[in-house]
Amino acid sequence: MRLASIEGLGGLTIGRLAREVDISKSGVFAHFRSKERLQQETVEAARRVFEREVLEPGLAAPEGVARVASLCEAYLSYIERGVFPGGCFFAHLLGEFDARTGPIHDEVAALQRGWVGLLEELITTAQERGELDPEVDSGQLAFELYAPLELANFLTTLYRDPATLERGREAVRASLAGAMAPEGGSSRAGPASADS
Amino acid sequence: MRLASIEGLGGLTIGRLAREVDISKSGVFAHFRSKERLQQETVEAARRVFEREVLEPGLAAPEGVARVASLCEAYLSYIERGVFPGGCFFAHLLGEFDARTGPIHDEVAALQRGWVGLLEELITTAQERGELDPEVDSGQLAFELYAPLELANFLTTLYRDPATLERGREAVRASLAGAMAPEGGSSRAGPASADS
DNA sequence: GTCTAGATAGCACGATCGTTCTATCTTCGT
DNA sequence: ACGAAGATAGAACGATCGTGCTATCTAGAC
Repeated sequence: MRLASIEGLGGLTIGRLAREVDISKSGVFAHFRSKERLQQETVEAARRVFEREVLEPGLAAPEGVARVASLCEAYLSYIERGVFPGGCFFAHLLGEFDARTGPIHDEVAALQRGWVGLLEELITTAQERGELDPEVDSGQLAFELYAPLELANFLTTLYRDPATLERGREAVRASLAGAMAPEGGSSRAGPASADS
Repeated sequence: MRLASIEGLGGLTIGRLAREVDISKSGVFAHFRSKERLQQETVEAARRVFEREVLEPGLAAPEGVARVASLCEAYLSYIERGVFPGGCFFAHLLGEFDARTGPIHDEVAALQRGWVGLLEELITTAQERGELDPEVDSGQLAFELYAPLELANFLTTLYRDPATLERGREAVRASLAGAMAPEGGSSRAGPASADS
């Protein structure tokens, strides 16, 4: 995972991995029985890390807008902590396989849909609780929250400077602030109370 | 360029390129005298395409907020038109080399700084003309405009569905609308006229 | 007409790739 | 004690990689 997060899945070679962990090529090869399986299992392992390091802490916040903000912050923190030395493993995957065809492309697409879908779902819940403006398009807001996370990851990794993460934090804050429900009360608002 | 925009610069191999254009490996090799030069010249050629397809039309709009919006739209249009079959060449480069070291990483970092710097510069000009709120951080706004462009590129390429581009367009619209100068007049406003 | 520069081809080299086959050696169940 | 299962090593294969060397062919300069 560490190797692939820097060099990409294509750079994760059986020989290279063998050299890295200092055993023979055959020793590595025997564990995964093809390069494709090595790639698949690496992606799967990274998925579990992402779950533990981002989804689990991010979803621990109380339901509603707090949970949306918490998930975004969990992602930024995961970049900041350097969980993978090459930045977000899946952002790397996205760049490497977005334009190709094959099972890995499809897997990446499914993972991306899941991530955006989760954001959208949390936003809808926050709208149903009256915390976020029900007029805003939840898919659009999910996109606008995801975008600064992704860019913050790339620029932080590229510049080797975590200062860009603050840009991401501020962008998330601004997008959420702009989507807050118009009335101040925290209890459930009536469905037809919005003007224009 | 077409090959590298899909497979990445690492997939742009002398042998592969020779097969693609149907001449011998030596025939390709003689033009560039090393793989590194092939990579450098490909990046340089893509930079010229980007200039012609994005910067030139984007900067044709009149100075001010119109030019900021125009540059963003020029980028989205460049994705939409499929100038490169694998989406934005430089977004691909960003994902491939952000975590590595070496001359290509440095080149990518310089190109990214130039792009963000251009956005920031146009924003500052729009602020000086009184069209954008001078209170907003121009670097922050540049980040918030760039982020949806980048994500729209990746998701459009990944899903093979240009519908995501509309998410990007809407996000750019919203960010610019949120940064418009508070007073309605188009002429230069006094420096101390803003009420917090 | 001759000469030179450039484009292309063909071949060979050492390195690395994924993969297979055949040992060893350890570990553990019975 | 024995045997099965798994981890590792080593050698070899064909393919591809980047690169060098040596032709051949063509286009233009003089």
